[in-house]
Amino acid sequence: MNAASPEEEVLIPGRPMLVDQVFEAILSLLLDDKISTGSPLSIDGLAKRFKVSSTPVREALARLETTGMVRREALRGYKVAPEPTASDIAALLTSRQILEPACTNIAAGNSTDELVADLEGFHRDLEASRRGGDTFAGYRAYWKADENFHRRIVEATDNEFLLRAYSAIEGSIQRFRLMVHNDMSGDHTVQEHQAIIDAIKAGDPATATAAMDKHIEGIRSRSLSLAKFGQQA
Amino acid sequence: MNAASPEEEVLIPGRPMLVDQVFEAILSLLLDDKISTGSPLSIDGLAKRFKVSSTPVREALARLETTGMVRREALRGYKVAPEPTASDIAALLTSRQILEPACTNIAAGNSTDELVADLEGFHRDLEASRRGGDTFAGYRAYWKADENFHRRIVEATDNEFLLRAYSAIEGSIQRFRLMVHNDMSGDHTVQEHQAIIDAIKAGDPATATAAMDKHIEGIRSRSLSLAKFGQQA
DNA sequence: GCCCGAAGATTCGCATAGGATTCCGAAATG
DNA sequence: CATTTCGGAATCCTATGCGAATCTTCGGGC
Repeated sequence: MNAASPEEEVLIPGRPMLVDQVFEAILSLLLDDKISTGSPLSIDGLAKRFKVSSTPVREALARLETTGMVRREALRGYKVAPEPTASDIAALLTSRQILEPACTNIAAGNSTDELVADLEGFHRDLEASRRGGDTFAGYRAYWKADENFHRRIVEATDNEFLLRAYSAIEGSIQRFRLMVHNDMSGDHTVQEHQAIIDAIKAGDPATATAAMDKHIEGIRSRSLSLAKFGQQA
Repeated sequence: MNAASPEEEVLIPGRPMLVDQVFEAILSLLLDDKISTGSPLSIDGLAKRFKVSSTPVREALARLETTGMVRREALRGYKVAPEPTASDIAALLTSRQILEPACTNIAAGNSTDELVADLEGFHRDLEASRRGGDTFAGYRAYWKADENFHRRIVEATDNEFLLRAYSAIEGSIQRFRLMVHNDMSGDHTVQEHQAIIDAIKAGDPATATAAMDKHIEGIRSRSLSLAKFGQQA
């Protein structure tokens, strides 16, 4: 039946271990804003909610802790990270402005047809979700497209460490998307993403870098103009 | 006795939970190179070694996984991350060259007496360990001083996200220090660190940034000149 | 009326136990 | 002799149980 070489028979590289499923499940709860900021994440409560024991829940939370999305207090349990302040937003955008333009620079140098195709695909998703109306599903698709776009550029650097550094703050980026609740009506994002794609497509690192820098600067000004956050601590 | 406000009475923020101790213990094993690259990290084995059960070991390994120092394969256990290739070294230095000069720029803008004092302290540690001879303890002190120096600068940005991004690659930086095994005889590091301190002390971000950039470029050239690694995969 | 203190309930932290899966080596077959 | 198959050992993954710390509630004292 299955001929071929023996090493190709192993086709289940990572079966869905319970701990991985729990990790994804809790991640979805956080990213979809199902749990309000600061509220406690009871280990036993999550275990009962997912119909598993506490062991995989503990392990999943230990991983999530390093993403900054949950915090652990010894003997007191885990909590969802608190509401970000205005200075948190500013700090996050500063870190993005250091990382992402530099990654875009490298990615534009590594530009391939596949990269451009992927980015254009995410860009179409973004536009489509914008027209999808104001449903929650629409918002989710919008965030997901934006997240995919930015992550794909970092992946295109083909640099494990840049990806690791970006991943370390990606969860916070996503959480802040929820707060800022960028009204999708203004299509700044679409225009700015398009400029980035054009420069990458042209294999022009300098222009691509500038475009990403301008994009994040745009996010900063739009976020702070909303100023719906408590002032910095 | 202890008057003051009631909320100041909580003075034991994080007691040494077993999982934290195990985490530190495994981290020490890895950073001191007690375990060779690629070798398996048995959960039960570590549990017996530290005289604890598997539960805290699992949790500690889950945290370590996000640092890139250990890797997990479902149902097959954890392994020490494999030997880095020359291209890995290059990629790591690229990521450092993106992050650290930018952090130095911010840190120089935030320059305080305390920061300068800390950096000078670590600098003295570095010089002292250099004179300590070629013992393993001497190497360890050297690495530790170097690590403290670089981390302190990132902390001085007062930006949680930059610190998080840097922490995500810090383990790899430390592991690569072990491989490169920088002969401490050449005092390039001492000179370059001194230049960084001087610029920060003067509150001169531009010069500080350039000094850090030059430092990492120096690490790159010295590392690659050794070329004791297998060529890139 | 307000603050303090103690008993019960809740939750965390860790140890232990029992499937389930993988790995390793020996025997059997072509 | 090479390849496959099979059985035991080792390991991982998950569930459960128990002691310890924390939080909550309720009653007493100033």
